[in-house]
Amino acid sequence: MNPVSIFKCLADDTRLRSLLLIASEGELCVCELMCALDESQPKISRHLAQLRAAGLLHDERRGQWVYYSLPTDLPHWIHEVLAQTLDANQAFIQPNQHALAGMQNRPVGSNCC
Amino acid sequence: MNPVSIFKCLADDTRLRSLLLIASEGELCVCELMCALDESQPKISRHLAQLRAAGLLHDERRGQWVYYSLPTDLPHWIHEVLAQTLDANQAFIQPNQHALAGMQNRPVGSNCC
DNA sequence: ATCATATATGCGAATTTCCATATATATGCT
DNA sequence: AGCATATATATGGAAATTCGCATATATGAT
Repeated sequence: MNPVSIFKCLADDTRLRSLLLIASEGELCVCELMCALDESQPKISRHLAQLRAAGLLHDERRGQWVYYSLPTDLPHWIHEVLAQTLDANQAFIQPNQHALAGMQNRPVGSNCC
Repeated sequence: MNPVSIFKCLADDTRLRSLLLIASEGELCVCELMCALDESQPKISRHLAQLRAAGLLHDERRGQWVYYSLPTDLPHWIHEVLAQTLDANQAFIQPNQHALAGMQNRPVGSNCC
């Protein structure tokens, strides 16, 4: 898990937005990310698979949905990098956060009672 | 200066090692980086040019040598990312730091009186 | 002026990355 | 079993990245 491979994961628009959204929301499923990023299902899924393979995401199936979240054992420095990036780039992900907030038929479990 | 383009800069072995070494040493010239990374001159120079174009490095010619350092106006979050990465990945750049320390005919100016 | 050293850049080839489309798998419902 | 929804993967091709080599530029010394 060398730093270059980590940064390669962050060096793509779809992957960085997905990671930052997940970091900010706690966990998200594929269909929520599709809506938040307005991207195709295979595209989202493949990038998430890449992040999971690199150890940057944890996946958990709950019924029909697969939820992605940051692994609890994510190295501290990576967590810090994500937090700093999120903090300093609000304008970058705000549109995606808004699209997510306005999503219809959002599966329950994440942020519902 | 969006975060994806910043991470693209960090997502290459030569560029990341150069940046971390410069962050740790203060400033370095091209020939010092050639020695520290054991890479060709055009390769080093091209990557440094890319980092400069992205605003991640400042260059200053002093005589025959061109010294590269972090810009004083580097955004805080980027500085933090570099610091965290450097801190948590000692084993990654240690070989390069050692090669640099053992360099013969090192130009004066950086770390000499 | 000539030469040596240090650095930058032009260019084509090789490699890597990314995407769109099609298809496969898994779960839940009737 | 059959169907709908959610997710994953295979494949071929387009686009971007990287590299090696040659060459150009800049400085300093003789």
